[in-house]
Amino acid sequence: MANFSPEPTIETDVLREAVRIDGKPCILEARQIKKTPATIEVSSSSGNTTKTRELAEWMLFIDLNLLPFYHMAKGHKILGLIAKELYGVRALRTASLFEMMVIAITEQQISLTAAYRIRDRVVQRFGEKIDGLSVFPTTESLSKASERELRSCGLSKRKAEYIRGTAQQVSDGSLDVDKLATLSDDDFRETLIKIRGFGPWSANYILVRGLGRVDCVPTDDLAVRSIVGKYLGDGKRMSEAQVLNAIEPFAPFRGLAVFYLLAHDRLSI
DNA sequence: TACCAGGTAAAAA
DNA sequence: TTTTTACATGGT
Repeated sequence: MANFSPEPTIETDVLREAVRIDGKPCILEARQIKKTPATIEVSSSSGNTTKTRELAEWMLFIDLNLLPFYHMAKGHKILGLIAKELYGVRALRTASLFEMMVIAITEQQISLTAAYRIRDRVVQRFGEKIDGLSVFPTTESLSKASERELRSCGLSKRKAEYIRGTAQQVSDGSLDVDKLATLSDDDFRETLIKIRGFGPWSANYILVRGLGRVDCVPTDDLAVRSIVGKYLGDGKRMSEAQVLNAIEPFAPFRGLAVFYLLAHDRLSI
């Protein structure tokens, strides 16, 4: 299965990424050797094999049981075929919630290709390098970044403020991301939206991509509205209400279902 | 060249 | 309260 560079969060059975374990940058390598239930082989340059495995299993979403999703998909003409074709594919998650929050901010409004370039510059500039790769920057390094430095990576003035503000809140303890990650979908949305820089789109995007909440969908997302229209509608981009209606049969796996549509679309070009 | 792209906060009405 | 606007980069 392909890994789509520079976006590492699409379906893959191999992962190689610079991560931080016990505060120390290291290279994490993982390979999936069985699809359902998922089994992986893991190694890292960190000495901590337990934490290495925990992190790899989190990022590769190993605890997700795909079988109930496939059982549901079988009853649907289009999704059933796609699920069969992409059997075993699972969405990857970022190493941390903070990382996903920063990614969400960078991806607001602009095209993904533009967002990837900007993110890459931020990671190159503020993340520690190891073996040719860069670890995602720490909250401390981004909290200390000047607005000018962040803007020089291509971020707007607003986005620079959002990222720095978020990093500062996490860094000084006023925002507890570990606690945030344990909240229910609804409580997470309610809490996150109070933080400057995060709206409804970001809340749902982070839930499904960063935390693996498989029923969450940013229904106001342009790409989601287009892909659902393409596969489940008349080919044209849907309204948010039309998307909600069209994906209703996929509950409680609506987010995973939309992920499969997006993944199928990319793979079939 | 102009416009759109996986939004959001703040200004204006 | 609701509507409109500014914003950054990259592709077409």
